[in-house]
Amino acid sequence: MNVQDFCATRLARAASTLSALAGQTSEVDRLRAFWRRVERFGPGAQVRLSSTPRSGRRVVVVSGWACELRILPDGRRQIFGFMLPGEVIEERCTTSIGSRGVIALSRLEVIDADATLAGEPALRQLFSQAVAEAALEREERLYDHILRMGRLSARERVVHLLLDLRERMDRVGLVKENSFRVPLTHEVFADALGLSVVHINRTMKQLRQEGLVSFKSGAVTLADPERLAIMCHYQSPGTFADELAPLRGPPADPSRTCEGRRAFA
Amino acid sequence: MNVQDFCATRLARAASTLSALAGQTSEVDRLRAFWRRVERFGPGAQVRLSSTPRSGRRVVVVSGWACELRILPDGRRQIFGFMLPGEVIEERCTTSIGSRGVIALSRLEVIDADATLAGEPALRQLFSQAVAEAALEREERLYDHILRMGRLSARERVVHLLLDLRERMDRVGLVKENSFRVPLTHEVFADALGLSVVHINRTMKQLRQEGLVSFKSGAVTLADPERLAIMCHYQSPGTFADELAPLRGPPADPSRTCEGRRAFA
DNA sequence: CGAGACTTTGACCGTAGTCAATTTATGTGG
DNA sequence: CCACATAAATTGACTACGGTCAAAGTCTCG
Repeated sequence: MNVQDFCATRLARAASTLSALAGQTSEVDRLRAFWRRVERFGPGAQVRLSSTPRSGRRVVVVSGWACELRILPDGRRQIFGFMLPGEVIEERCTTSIGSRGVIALSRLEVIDADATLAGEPALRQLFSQAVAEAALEREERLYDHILRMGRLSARERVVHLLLDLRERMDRVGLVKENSFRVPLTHEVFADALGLSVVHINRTMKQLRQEGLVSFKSGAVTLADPERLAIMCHYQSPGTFADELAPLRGPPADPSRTCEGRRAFA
Repeated sequence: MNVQDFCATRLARAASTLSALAGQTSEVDRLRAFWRRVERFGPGAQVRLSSTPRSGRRVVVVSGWACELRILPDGRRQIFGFMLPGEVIEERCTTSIGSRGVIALSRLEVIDADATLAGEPALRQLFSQAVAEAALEREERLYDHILRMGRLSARERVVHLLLDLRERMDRVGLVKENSFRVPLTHEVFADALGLSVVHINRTMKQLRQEGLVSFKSGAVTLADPERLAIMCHYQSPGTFADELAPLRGPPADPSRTCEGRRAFA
């Protein structure tokens, strides 16, 4: 597959991911004409989207991963989230309050879909709508991330994140036989999950030994996603919970760490 | 001050907080006419905004605090953020994916500003714009919260959160002589910061003994906010960082916990 | 083939969690 | 205004998850 096809395919995937375009392949096919305007970043490069501040550019990841992070003055680093192929990087993430930034984690290719679709108002509108949905998803992921760091153990955090990544890779067809590429070093995992590199290592070793997860040369295989999901309380974004059932009346088993169940009022 | 004035004042505060309405007091004064339609919730009550799903209601907190949280099936609980007087509760927060919910932490009064302003298109638009800004702020706070939980120690987390709350209370004139009411139990702090009740207690005791923070009957006093801010790397939302300076070239002292400084690419 | 980046491991430490009991508010009915 | 019931704050003793340090082993890629 040549670069052109590749990008077109990915933009198509992006589109079908972002909005519910799945059916409208005819539309999507037309994107193939617009594969130009790819921007590339090397691993570790900061992704800057605008020359002029507040231009509000947003861009679709065509290949590679990026992350959004912040670095404290003393060097501690926190990664807030990842941008995978088919997902959107908005300028807001790049330039916002509090010195956050977006950094490429691998070779990264992005397309300025707004510019690319300039002559195509219909597609462009579709895209805008897709971006809006993507923004909601991104926010949803921030909540998940808070939950991970606040209430999950190291094991659970790792598994929870891997399930999240798997799901997102799956959407764009990048999961094959339960296996997908993860261009993240242990250090990146550590900075994302609020753990130390060493402990990430130990945790993954354990998961590996238990046969729950296997890592070979940048690819991760999750043997039994369902079981893993239960084990770390992962809620697939597809799974809508039955309307807050567990909120008032304490529901279930007071087992795990950090003081099981309590009243509230 | 009677209830009517009180609500009007708060809505005014809300408005001036939410958008940059500060100057337009004439506009704001007109809100006094619309103090009705207050909804009340008792401590611990779940705040539901809609009878019909997807109605997209949003509501301004007039007095009291609420929080947004999620409860895991095993009883672990994570609080994602707080809603203070003058801030907005959107339905999205209430009803969204993944069984999140909003719960009142004290006696809570909210006003449906949309409905209240029904006959006032100008104000209503102002309000919508205010809500949009509020949403951005809320998202920004999610990032801060992730940072707290991922990279700050217990001490730092507590201080960081207190500074955040102080700032928000200050905006609506509820800070007097560095002191403000905080209707949160240690348990709530624990669930928000990903710590145990016991450790929250110990941490606060320590801060108290060091004279950094004092607690008396629900009111918190922060002796020296500036110093505290430095100590926990708190960035006031007012403080815009100079464009990501620290991102690539490692900036400063490799001191604190969790593996000081590293390269990245 | 060598340099630098990543991963892995062992030894040891410390922050934060757990359990359980006690003290101190808070609040309610009498 | 007091007694009691309940929720919240504290404290101590002990545990353990996860961090730190340092060294060795692997991988990659020029």
